[in-house]
Amino acid sequence: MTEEVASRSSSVQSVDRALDVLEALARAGKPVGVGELSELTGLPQGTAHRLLQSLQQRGYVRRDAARKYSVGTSAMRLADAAQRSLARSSRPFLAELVTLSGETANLAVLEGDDIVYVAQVSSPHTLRMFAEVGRHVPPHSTAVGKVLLAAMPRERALAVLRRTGLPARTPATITDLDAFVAELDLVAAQGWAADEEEQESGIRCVAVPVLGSGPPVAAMSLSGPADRFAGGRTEGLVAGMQRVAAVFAAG
Amino acid sequence: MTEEVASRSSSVQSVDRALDVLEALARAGKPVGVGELSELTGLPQGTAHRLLQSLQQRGYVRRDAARKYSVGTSAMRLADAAQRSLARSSRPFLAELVTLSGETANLAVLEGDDIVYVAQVSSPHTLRMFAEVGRHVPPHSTAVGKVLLAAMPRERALAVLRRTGLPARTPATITDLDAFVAELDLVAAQGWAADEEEQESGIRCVAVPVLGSGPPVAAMSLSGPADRFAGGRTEGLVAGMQRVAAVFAAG
DNA sequence: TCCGTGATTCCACATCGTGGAAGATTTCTT
DNA sequence: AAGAAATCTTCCACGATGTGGAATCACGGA
Repeated sequence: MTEEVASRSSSVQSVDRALDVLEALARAGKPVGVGELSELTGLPQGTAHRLLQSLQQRGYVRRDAARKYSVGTSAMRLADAAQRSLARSSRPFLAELVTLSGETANLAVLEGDDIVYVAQVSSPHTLRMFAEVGRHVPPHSTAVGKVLLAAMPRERALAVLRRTGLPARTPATITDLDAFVAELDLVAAQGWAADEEEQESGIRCVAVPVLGSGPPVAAMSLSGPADRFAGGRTEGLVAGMQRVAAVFAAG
Repeated sequence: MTEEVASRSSSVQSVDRALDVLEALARAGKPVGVGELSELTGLPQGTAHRLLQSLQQRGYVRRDAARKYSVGTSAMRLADAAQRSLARSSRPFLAELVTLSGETANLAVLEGDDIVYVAQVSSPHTLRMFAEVGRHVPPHSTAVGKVLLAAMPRERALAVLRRTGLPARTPATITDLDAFVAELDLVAAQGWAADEEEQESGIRCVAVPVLGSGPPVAAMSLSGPADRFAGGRTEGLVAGMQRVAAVFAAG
């Protein structure tokens, strides 16, 4: 009866299915009933129902008055831990990037509609930080933001941009939506993004996604003064960054 | 061999245990090895290891170079969905609070160190909103922030306050740490919090936690002009708010 | 290099989850 | 309102799936 083989090594069936359920709910983006969920996941209704029960008891799933289910708040507690752990465990890799480049390395995630810097290792010869850990910035003016927006379904990226707008942070900030969408296409195609003094004058930035299972939730960046951090160096750095990001993602 | 009986109704054992594993990792706050995790959860090592494998394959758990495990980034994707769902499904309840009070109702969560308003239903006779949805504000100057800080382990609340500081938003903002800790004690004891023009002059606010399984991650508040929204009304409102919050939490 | 600690794998067993189908609800129709 | 349709929930005998004690293996320290 096993239609799909677990891609590799062992995995506990019911756990895997419970995660399928959660992810289906997350993807649906609206409350769904047992029947619909059973179709979305390919699970028999009875099974889907039982898994929902288990998840609901722990607060990972909510059931509304119409008996439709959606992702519950317990997930938020886990996300908090995930973010801390991400910040902690990325530091050695960020440090490696600093060694590689001599510039400041950051790890950022998209939280709601903002980019949040969760970790940073600063360059030895940086006098001033341009973004502190914990800082929230709009996604369109940063390299990490471009990387994460480019990786999500275009429709969702546009929804984010609609909410945040494209405020100018510097004269170089891309404030035209069509131009920005073109930029996203470029970023999606090449797999990395640049920020050419678009967030802060005199600061350049390059970012790559941290690719794990599913769409990326984090991106690594290097940033430094525009005069030092210029042109030709970029290509070489990107390769190194992708390597480090891949090793980090692989764990 | 069943030492603990599931408090009520059915639940899938391996799913329950997988959630135990995730929550233990979240609680630990640092990477832990299989052995330690097995102690934390009471699961045999082999079992703990197998569950970790399943979770890791899906990105809900990370394994670092030292084979220590922590919560993975997939949890963040779920949290995003959870927040949207929370915003959506709370609206009817917020509306009920508006009907009950005539004032503006909000739902807020703690995201990182900030309070974020995720949903709002505004009072019919409000000319101006004092907090828009999506807005980030420091926790110490809001009723919702007090409620959520009061509910977390005091040590963690203090860590948050250390990072955010206690900046004055108005002359009434509590800027003294000892005074604020006393306020948290009060809030924890009475189960609700007030904001007496501490976030914005002329605006009062009352908040109650949304209690689900585990510590609350969200709080509901009512806010309005200080002159209209005063003194004696508070007690009556709090009871109603707690009722609505309980119904909402119960699903 | 040689231990010791702790992570991983193994496998016979039986527990636990499974899913089809029956039984309740709720919701839509007439 | 009453019936019908759709959907959710519960049930239970079966056996596939997960279990966990013990053996093996990998790492890191001395």
